Amino acid sequence: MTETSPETSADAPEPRKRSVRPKTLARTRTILETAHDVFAERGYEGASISEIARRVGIAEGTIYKHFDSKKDLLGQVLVRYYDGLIAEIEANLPHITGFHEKLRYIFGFHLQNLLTNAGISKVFLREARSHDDYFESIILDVNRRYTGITQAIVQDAITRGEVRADFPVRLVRYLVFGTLEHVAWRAMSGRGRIDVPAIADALTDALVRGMAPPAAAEPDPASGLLDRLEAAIARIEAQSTHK
Amino acid sequence: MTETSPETSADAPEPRKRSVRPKTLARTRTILETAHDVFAERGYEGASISEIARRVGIAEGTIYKHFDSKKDLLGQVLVRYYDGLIAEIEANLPHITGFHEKLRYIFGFHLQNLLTNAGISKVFLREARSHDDYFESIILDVNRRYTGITQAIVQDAITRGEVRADFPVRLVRYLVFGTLEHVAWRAMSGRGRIDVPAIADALTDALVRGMAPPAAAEPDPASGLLDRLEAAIARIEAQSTHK
Amino acid sequence: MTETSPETSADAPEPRKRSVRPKTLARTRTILETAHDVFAERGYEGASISEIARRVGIAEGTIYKHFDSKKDLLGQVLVRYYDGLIAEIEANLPHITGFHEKLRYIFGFHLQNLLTNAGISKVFLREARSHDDYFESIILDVNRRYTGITQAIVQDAITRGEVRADFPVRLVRYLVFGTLEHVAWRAMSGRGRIDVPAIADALTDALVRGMAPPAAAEPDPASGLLDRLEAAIARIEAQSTHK
Amino acid sequence: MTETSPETSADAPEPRKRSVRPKTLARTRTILETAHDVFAERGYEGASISEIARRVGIAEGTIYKHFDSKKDLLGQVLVRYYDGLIAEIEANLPHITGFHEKLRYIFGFHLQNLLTNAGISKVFLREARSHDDYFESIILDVNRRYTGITQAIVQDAITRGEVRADFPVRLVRYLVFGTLEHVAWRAMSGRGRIDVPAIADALTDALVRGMAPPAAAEPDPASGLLDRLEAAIARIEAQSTHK
DNA sequence: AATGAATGAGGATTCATTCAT
DNA sequence: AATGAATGAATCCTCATTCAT
Repeated sequence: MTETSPETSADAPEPRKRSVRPKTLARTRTILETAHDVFAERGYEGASISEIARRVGIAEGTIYKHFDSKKDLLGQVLVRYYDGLIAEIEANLPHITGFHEKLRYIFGFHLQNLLTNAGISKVFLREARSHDDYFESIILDVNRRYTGITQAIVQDAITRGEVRADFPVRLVRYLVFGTLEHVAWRAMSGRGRIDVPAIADALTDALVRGMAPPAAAEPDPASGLLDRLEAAIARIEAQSTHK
Repeated sequence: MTETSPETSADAPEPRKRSVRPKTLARTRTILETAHDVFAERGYEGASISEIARRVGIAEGTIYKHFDSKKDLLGQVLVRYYDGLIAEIEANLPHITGFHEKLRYIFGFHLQNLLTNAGISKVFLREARSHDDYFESIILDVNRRYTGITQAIVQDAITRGEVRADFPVRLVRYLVFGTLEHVAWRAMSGRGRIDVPAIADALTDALVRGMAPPAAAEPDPASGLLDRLEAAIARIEAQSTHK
Repeated sequence: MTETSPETSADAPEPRKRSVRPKTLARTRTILETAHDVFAERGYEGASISEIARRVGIAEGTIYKHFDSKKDLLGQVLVRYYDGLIAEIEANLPHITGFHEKLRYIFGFHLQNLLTNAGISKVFLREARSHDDYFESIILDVNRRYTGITQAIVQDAITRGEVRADFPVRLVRYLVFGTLEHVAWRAMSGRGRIDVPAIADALTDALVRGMAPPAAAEPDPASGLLDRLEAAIARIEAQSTHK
Repeated sequence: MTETSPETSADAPEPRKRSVRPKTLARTRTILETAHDVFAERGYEGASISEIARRVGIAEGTIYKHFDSKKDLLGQVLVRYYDGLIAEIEANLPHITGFHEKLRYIFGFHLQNLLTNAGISKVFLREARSHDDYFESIILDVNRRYTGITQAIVQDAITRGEVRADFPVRLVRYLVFGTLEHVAWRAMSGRGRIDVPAIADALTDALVRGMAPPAAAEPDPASGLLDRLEAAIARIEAQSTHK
């Protein structure tokens, strides 16, 4: 695979046909992996079943023994990809303690994936705006599960008093993922670079403080917050300069 | 037209030939309007020249007397649509007084358009990610003009001391339109409803506070969240550009 | 015109329509001249009526007031062009005395035209092999008239005893024009150069001697002929080297 | 097939895919034969894939499983046709003894093919002047192989002393095939008849004499015409190449 | 005579999908 | 389960030609 797909073997690709024999399963997975690469390289329209079949080394018709259609294939590639991401997050999150650290991990992980797996991410982002109900619903669903983790973290922080109770949890999704998508877009097309840890740090920092309950506020909220932000930026600038 | 396209008749569609005879002009406009609808219904790829011609009641070839290509046609549909939006905004804005109110109007107007004209907006959003040079440049241009109004409002507020002088005006694009896009996304596909006035209010509030000069900052630590985020992104962005 | 078309104004373009008013005639000629250029630049298929009309500065429909069709237009361009060539030859030939000199003039003139007017000549050569009866017959006719002059010169030389009586006159056409066409082809496409006077000299020399009656042969036919040929080649080489 | 295509079944049409199953092969050949006919009847531009498919009785898309494009299809038709001609020549030539007789056979064979297979020959001749890189290279290649046989015959005659050693072998192409093309031209379009044996005899005679060693030259001054022409052209050509 | 808007047939090519073997 | 040959619909664009004004 051209892109680094984290933890791709962790999840079980749902078998489409009655016979769930290991051999069939392996073939299904191979197709899925190859399709992932081709979709990432060429986009949905640009990818062709024949190329996927050729790369796997099977006949075109065989793909239709494993998947219903090209759309189904992309759908499963996407589900599988995000299942992998979610699985990795869920495997790592328990070992991370603290609200701030958890959020920091999510941001860094998401932004890094957007860049490392720019190809499939672009397909995801583009097809999300398609006029096709199937794609829209599947992507909406995947997205909900993916961003749901973040919302859960925030929700949990609220119950523990680390975030003020009236914070509109759903906004996290719009603010963070929407902004990240826009910020990352240029870099995803190979134009410009992004310092992932620096941005993740800065965003986490700002967001955590922004969500903090009033009681936890420091005496001079403006100055302290600004200090930390400045420190974060200073770090970013230092890193950027060295590259 | 299936979608409510605000103020579509106000602007003059650029004539293709030197002869700007009224009859030709009318035909050009009819094609533009019909193409708008078809693109909105089916998306760019899904729309076919033959369907547009059929709906107008002319031959396919005739369309090519008025437009250079399918891409040119969508380009002009988009330009014309956003010209209409801009014209409407510019007609109403003078009658609205106050920085807060002007911003509130923009947000409400944009979000409402995203929902009311979801079809053509999705085409716009999708093709903005198409990596076609032509679309990219035309969309960039339209986008710049459209978001320019908001930037001008902010700029004006800066000169009047209502917004702190160091606010990075260019960020308006990422913050406002990026966030609104995400907020509207689900509803644009007919899934779920959105309380436009409420969201517009909330966003305006947050942004106005975030942009307010330090002196006017409230003790609430959450208030500075947005502008700090912006500042962080602004610095990051500046670095990316220099590379 | 991009190509130098010798004596283009000498002939009368046959009027297609009833009214033969001077103004119409002038317009017809302008169209013919412009069409000549466009065909020469783009070939028959590549030329479009609209471009011709645009260059003339008239409407497309107007061309059809003067010509029946695109084929008719090319046909008349070709006829007119070769009429011009023939007229020029016939105007100059009387002033040239001697069989050898006349032939030399023809060769030089033809080869020069092939190169100077490579564009229209290529159209002529290519369309001569078309699957279209109209073009084939018109080109055949033009060709016959054009090469007929050469045959007449040879025929005349026969009656005056300068060429042996049993020389197959028709061969002149195949040998000379066929060979010239092949030799010139590469240069006509801008690949390689040709020393027109040198080739014309050599060909004339060789042909005249080859056609001479046995009685006129020199004592040692091989040596004398070879001498002259060598001399011709020497001249060619001298010229080529200097360029 | 409408035209007599000599020995068309002798060669193996290059398979497009690695699997060279007999059935596929047969289908490929059928398409090739049908395409040959259609191209011969209508020319390259005039032929349509849909007509070829219809005549074969298959879908248009199927043709693209066997050939890359229309150009590829004509290319292979041409290669296959000339492969057939070459195979037939090479099968018969060994049974013919004597330089004069071999040459006579080539001339008669080529001229006869030009007339019998006028359709495909015209396509060949026309596309050779099309300035399409693909056609130019494939035709150049086919031409080289085809004319190579004649050159080999001459070369062999040189080693046996039947042709003078300094005869520029490459000229065979211009002299023989160029002249034959012109000779056959009118008859190829169904206008006029040609006495193939007579012309073949005359040309063979002239060429054999022209190429004969000096010692064997007759006193007739006309006899040396051809080889002197050739010599002149050869020198000129050599100069052109050096530039 | 001139216009020029409109025509509409025409064609190469792609590719997801099917089905007989 | 696998094959892979065959399908055939679907589409953008060009341009010579017409005809109402």
